[in-house]
Amino acid sequence: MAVTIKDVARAAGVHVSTVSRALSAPHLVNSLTRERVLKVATDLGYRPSHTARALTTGRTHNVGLIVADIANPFFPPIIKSAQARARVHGYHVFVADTDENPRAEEELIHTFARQVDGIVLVSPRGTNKAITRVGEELPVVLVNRRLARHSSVLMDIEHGAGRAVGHLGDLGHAHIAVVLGPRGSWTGGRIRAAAEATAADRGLRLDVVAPVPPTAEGGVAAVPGVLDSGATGVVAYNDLVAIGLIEGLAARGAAVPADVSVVGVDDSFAGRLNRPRLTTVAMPGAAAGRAAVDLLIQAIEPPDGSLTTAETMLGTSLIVRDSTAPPNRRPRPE
Amino acid sequence: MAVTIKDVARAAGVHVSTVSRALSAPHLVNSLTRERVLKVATDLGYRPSHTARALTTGRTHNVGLIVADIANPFFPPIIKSAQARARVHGYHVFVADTDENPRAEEELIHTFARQVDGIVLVSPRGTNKAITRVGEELPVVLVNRRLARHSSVLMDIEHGAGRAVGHLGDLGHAHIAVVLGPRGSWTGGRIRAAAEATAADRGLRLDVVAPVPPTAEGGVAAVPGVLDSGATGVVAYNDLVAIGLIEGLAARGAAVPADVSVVGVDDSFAGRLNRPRLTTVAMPGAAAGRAAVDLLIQAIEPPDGSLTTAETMLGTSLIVRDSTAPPNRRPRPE
DNA sequence: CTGAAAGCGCTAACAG
DNA sequence: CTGTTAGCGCTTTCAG
Repeated sequence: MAVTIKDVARAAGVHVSTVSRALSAPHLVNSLTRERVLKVATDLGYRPSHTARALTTGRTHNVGLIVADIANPFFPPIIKSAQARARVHGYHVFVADTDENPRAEEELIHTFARQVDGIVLVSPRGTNKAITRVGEELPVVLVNRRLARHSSVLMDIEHGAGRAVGHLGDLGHAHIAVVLGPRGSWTGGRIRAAAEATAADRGLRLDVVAPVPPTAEGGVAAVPGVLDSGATGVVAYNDLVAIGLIEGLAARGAAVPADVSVVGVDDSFAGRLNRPRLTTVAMPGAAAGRAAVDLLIQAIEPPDGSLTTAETMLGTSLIVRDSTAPPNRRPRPE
Repeated sequence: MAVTIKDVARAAGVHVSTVSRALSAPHLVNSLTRERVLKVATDLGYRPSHTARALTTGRTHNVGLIVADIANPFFPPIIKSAQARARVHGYHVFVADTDENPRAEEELIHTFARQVDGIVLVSPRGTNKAITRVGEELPVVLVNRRLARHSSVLMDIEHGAGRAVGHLGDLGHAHIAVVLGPRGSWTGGRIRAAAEATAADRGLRLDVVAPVPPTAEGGVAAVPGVLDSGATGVVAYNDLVAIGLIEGLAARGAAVPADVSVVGVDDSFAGRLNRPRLTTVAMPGAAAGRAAVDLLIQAIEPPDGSLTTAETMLGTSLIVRDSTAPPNRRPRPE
């Protein structure tokens, strides 16, 4: 086995508790003994057992990060920043993927529950009840979902989606469609609400095509609905859906942006690479990962015993690129 | 606190050790008592403490996964599959990102060391010595690097890179450049070796441009070197570098594939989305994640006490798309 | 087959 | 300021 606190104690000629203090409460120990202990510890290559410490203190210094799909480009920036941020707080991150499956989400939460100090749920698909239930056992921070008595990090998608519809309106589109992702997605609901509000405000016609999977395939699947609606401008659930949509539209003879304008959501690099380069609503993924971890750790280690739940709202913006243009005067193909 | 084994024991009218057995060694317990205990346990909502179990058994049932850059599209498929695979084995995965920094890698390995049963290192940048050192403390599986006394999962990049150079040669390119990523990258070395071998074999001239960061910016940075070399066909370290290269070449008036042909490596969806769509060497990321976890768990739980190190070699293939074409007869711009 | 007891490595009162 | 003494929740001998 590895070298333990006991070995250090023996080698330094002190009791284990002194070693423990020297390590985790330095001010409670004579500076000379402390230095001696510390030196012995490093000489021996002592590394504290995270596990033993967790057992006594009840703090694992681990957090769970649950996302829908690691391979969806929306998530990696969040994972990356969350993990980096956790590290500076002295925490490690378990990452798990639910494959867009609400049941997997619940199960995962439960396996995590006993071995983390808190959980970050990104774009959760689970029911409020399920989330509330874990919320009673340990701190949970939600990203892109609001729920009573829980901290959350929100991206101001309403603003972004409103801007997207406004942009389409400015271009001259009078009939707009929104393609929504999975049923029950909080973000989807926000996009829809904002789109409807802006459309009503400007006297634009708005149709909803939903639900489709939040993937490029989902975008392809939405093509008939979009074409049938007769809309000339589309706001898609995310960049992947937008990309699939553009591809599917092309296959049906409708060019983007000549015949139909498409706006994505995320500003993942997928959208930047796509041709036409995607007009999209930029979502602050990296900032969200950081903010979520900060909120979670604040909930785990309340600075002054206060158990407040906080909300961080992050801004979004519209990035206009090449997938949007004024509507075509000519009748649409087919 | 949560319900413990003690609570279950009391409620079931047996000793804690019996509960423990009923849970983790069912065959050692009378089937009637076992069922009673199990029922009480579920009724009480008992969940074993991962931490306590880890302390006694010395197994955390956690593994670490260290990658260079979570946001680099090469990694997410690996993370996703590794994490899923670990779960079916009853393990959880810590994911950490070194930001392409060898020192961060070493530090991370050390913080992980005491709280995981093993580590998967993907495309490690660290020194052999550093890796060997941890390898003495706990099982380490390497992805895309070979090191004595360690299991590893290799992608047959030699084959892929050879095919890439061969493809360029078939197209009629007589002068080829390879753009390599970070110094010390194992994969980079393999690409170079394979490219040199194939070039020699076919009597092609080969130049090396290196090192550059393994990012799109790195690709842009490689443009002068490529242009100076006079090569008409380029094999890039990865898709991101290829994409940056194409962009940078365009900015200097060299069109791809009209003036220069470019081959990427990875087959990330970045390459599929890029225009021109990237000709690339497909790297089996998902399969590698799975294989690495399998090898690691095999090392953690040797089936028969044998401490063998194994090697899994995964195939690669060349995917020809639109970024390669026969060389231009006209002199190159500038 | 089941109970008793020891102990994993560490922290946290409590004395002194 | 430092040593003693209990555990944290669980597994694992060792008896019976």
